[in-house]
Amino acid sequence: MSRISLFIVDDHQIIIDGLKGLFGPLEDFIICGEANDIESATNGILNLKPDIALVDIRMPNGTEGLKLLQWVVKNKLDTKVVLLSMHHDVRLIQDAKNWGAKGYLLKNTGKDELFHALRFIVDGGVYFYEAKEEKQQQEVVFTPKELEVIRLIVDGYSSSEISQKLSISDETVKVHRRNIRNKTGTTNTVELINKLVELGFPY
Amino acid sequence: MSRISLFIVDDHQIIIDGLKGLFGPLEDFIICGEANDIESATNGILNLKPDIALVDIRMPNGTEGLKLLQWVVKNKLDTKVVLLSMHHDVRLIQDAKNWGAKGYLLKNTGKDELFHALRFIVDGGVYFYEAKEEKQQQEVVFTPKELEVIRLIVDGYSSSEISQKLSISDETVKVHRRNIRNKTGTTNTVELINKLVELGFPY
DNA sequence: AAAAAGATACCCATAAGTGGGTATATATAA
DNA sequence: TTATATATACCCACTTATGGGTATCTTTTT
Repeated sequence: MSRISLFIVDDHQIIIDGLKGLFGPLEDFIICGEANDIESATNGILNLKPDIALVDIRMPNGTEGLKLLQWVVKNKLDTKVVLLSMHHDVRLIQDAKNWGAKGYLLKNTGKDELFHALRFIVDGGVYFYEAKEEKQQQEVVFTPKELEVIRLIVDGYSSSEISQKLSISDETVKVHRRNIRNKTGTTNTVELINKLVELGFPY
Repeated sequence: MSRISLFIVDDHQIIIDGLKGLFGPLEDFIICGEANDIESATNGILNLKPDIALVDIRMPNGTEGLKLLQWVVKNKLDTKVVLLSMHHDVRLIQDAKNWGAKGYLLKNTGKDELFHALRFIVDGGVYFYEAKEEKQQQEVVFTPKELEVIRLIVDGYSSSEISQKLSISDETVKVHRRNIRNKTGTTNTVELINKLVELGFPY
């Protein structure tokens, strides 16, 4: 099997150089190109057809890394996009997944984990960073009434509809919803649903 | 293996008698009890511990079948609840699933399908009626912009947040959302998300 | 060239959701 | 017995969503 070709996109040259140093000694990787901005990146990726594009998700004008990802997806290129970020941003990760990114890694990821992730992705896997603390501190416990409300929320019922089904005031339903949001650390219904899925909620 | 014990709950005695006639000739089923209302049903189920409770979902006071289901679930009984209904009601089916029902069958289901479903459920399966017409008439096609909006909706972004990300007016985002709802036949965001899942939307 | 589809952006009105507060009653746990 | 948790229901203010309309512009199709 030939070497895994990487294309690096980052507006900080220091990051690119650092990655070069990391991958240099490795036999099974080769950095085939680099770019500091979207335009250069699109050209480079079109011409070099790398196996993987390692893209900084945050560049000068907002989350341009996502735009590059979208460009790759829209043009149906074979290059797998792996995003690099400084922070663990749940929404950005979700965005990346939705757009078909193959990975999301923190810039302070250890080099061994980085190598492992990229090899895994080339083999057809996906590799998304998930904060481990969250998984542990998550022990959301709902009250029986909250569970009844949740089961109706996820079906798409409004608060007034729920209040009728449960024979309580819609104001009370709102209180339950507020408490449920607070317990789950979410701010709207869609986030709540995503959180419930994440929690493996059996609905 | 012993016979499968059934408990039938329906406010129409004619239905109960009809089911008795259906199951009478079968060797592997036995109707161990029946009830015309919730109170009798709870008593009967507690005492007889049937394998399956066949429950009419609509009884005089609204969807009492669901209440009986909830009672069974809350009391952690081993009896599997299968709901019978006259109509294909997506929301009721969803409710039933959320509450842990093992099946949802139409009253005009053929007897062979009914037997098959119950045996399947006793073996640990679930059996929910799904209108087949819908699956075929569903060929929802989204425009590229609508897809971008959808990908952000399912992450929990508001219209104004989406408008910023896409660099368009929030009024335009609202139009896209309206068109998306109309295309999918949904009336709010949660219903939309459920529909997208149903459509196997890759997000 | 004319029609259709897509994207844009505004108008209106109403419904629903969100975030905060207080308050009461009941049951359960310390 | 005194807290604590749960459920109930209201208050307020603000934001967001929903359902309908019209309109313009561009691109694609007929």
